[in-house]
Amino acid sequence: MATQLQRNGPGGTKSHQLFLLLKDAITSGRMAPGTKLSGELKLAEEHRVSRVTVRRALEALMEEGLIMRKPGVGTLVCERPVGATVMTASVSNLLPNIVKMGESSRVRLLEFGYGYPQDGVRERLRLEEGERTQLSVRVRLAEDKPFSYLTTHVPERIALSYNEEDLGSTPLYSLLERSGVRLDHAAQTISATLATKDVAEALDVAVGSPLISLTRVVYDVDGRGVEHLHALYRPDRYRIEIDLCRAGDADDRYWQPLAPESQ
Amino acid sequence: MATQLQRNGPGGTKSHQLFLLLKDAITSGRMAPGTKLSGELKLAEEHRVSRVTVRRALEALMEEGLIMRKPGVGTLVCERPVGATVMTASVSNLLPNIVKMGESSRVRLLEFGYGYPQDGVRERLRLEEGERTQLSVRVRLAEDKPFSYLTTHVPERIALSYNEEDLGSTPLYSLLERSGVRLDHAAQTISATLATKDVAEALDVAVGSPLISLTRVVYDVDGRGVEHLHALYRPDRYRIEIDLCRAGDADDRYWQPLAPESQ
DNA sequence: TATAAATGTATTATTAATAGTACAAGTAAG
DNA sequence: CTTACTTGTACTATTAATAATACATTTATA
Repeated sequence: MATQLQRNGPGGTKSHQLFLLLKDAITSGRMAPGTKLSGELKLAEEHRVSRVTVRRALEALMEEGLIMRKPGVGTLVCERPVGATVMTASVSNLLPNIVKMGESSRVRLLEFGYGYPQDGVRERLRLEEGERTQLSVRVRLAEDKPFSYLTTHVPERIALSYNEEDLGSTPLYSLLERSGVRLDHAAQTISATLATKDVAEALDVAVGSPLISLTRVVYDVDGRGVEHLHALYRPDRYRIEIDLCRAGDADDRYWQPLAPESQ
Repeated sequence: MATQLQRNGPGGTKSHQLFLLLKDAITSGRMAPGTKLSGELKLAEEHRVSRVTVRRALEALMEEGLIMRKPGVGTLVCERPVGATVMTASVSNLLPNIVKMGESSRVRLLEFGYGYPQDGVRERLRLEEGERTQLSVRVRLAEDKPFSYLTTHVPERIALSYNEEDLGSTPLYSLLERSGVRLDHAAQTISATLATKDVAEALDVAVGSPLISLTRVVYDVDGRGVEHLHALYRPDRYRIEIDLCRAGDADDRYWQPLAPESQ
C-alpha cells in the first residue's frame, strides 16, 4: 500500500497529497464515473490519516466537480459531462489560427508591443543581438472559458508586413506567405509546467496547476526565424493528439505520423 | 482567480508552491544557470509571503542542488549539474523500447501481473468485459536517474506470445510482429499532470511536480487493441519534439510532420 | 573605510493542519 | 423498526506553517 503521507516541509500537506492521489485516480480513468469511493473512515485507515484530512481532500475534489457526496450513501465519482468542451489539436495543425478552432473561440489580447527578446528566444529565432521583436500575449477562449495562454515573438522586420486588423481576420501564416515570406519548417517541443501567478489568473486555474507547455519556432527557407510561440494549455480543456500508422518494409518498420490529407 | 499563494486547504503549503514555481522556472530554462535570483525580501514581497516562507522554498531548492546561496552575495541558479541529460523523443519514435534509447537506459520493473483492467483502459483497447490484461509498471532510467514511469496493459491473449526475457532483449513491437500480430495504427494523447506520491517516489521528484502525460493505444489491422501505454515523464529529463515542414499547393498549404526517413 | 545589500539566525505570536473523539442525521437493507 | 453504514458537524489538543521583527555575518562597492 501507499507509504505514509508526509506532513511537514515543502512537500505539500497530507490533504493535498491525498487530493492529488484521488484526483489522478479519477481523471486517469482508474476510477470510472459512478464508482463508489471507500468511506471516509476507511480511506483514513488506508492512508493512515485522520478523517479530517480525508474530508479536506474530498472537499477539494467536490469543488472541482469530480465527486458527488450524499449522506447515508457515500461518495461517487461524477459523470464526465462536467468536463465540458475539450479542444483537441492534431499534431499537424497546432497552429494559433486554425479556421475550425477560430469559429468557436475568442481571443483576448493581454499585451502587445515591440522590444528586445530574451536570450533564449533570440537564439532560437537566430536573431542578432540588437534585433527587436513584436511581442504579443494572448489568451484563447472557447465558450467564454480560457484554455490557452500564448506568447508570440515575431521579428520586427516581418511583423511590420501586417497589422493587428489583418491578424483578426486571417491566419498568421497566410498573411506571412502573402507578403512573400517563404515558410519552410518548424520545430515544436512539448513539455509540462506549473501555472505561475499571472498565467493562473489568465487561465482561471490555481497557482501550481499543471499545464501543457508547447514551444514552436517557425523558419523560412533561408533558415531565419519567423515566429516563436510559447503556448500554455489547460490540460482539462485541451489535448494534443497524434495519430500514427505503421509503415515500412518487414525488415525496417517504423511509425509514420498521419498527415492532414490522410485523416 | 487564485492570485495569491494559498495557505489553507489542499493546495499545498505556500513554501511548497513557491518551491515548485521557482524549480520549474529553473529547470525549464526561463532562469538560466548563473542567473541571480531576487533577494529573499524582494521574493517575499513579490509573492506576498513572509521571508520565512521564501527561505523554506529556497532551502528545498538547495537540497536539490538547483541553487547556490552565499551570504552577502545572493542566490544563484546552479550550472547544470552532471546527469542533466535531457532525453528527447521525436514524435514518431515515442516507443517504449527504442533501440537507441535502450542502449543508454535501464529499466526497473515495479509491478507485473495479470488482471482485469479499469474501464477506461478496457474501452480504449476495445476489450470485452471479462478479458484480462497483462499489467506492467516500469521506471526507465538514464544514467541511473529515473525519467519516465510507464504503465502498460496488453491483452492477455497477446501477452502470452512472449515472455519477460524476450522483452528485455527485443522491442515489444518486433516481438509482436514476429508472432503474427499485424500492427496498424496508434493514437497518442499528450497532456500534463502532477506527481502523486508513488510516482513522485519512483521518479525522485517532489509530490505535486509537473509531469508530461502521454497515453498511447496501439491497434492491429482488425482494429483490436494491442497495447495501452500510460507514460509519465519528468519534463527536466525528457522532451517531446516534433518537426514539421510546410507542404501543399499555394492554395492549400499545411504542416506535414517529418517522418523518420526524412530526418 | 563606510555603506548597502545579501544571507544566516533567533524570537514571538498567530493561524492552519492534523489527530482523535463524539454524536447527529440521512439511507439502505434485513 | 432495527441495524449498519454513510456523510455532516462539533469540539479539544497538539504540532507545523506563517508573519513580523530584530540582529549578526558576509560580501561587494563607492
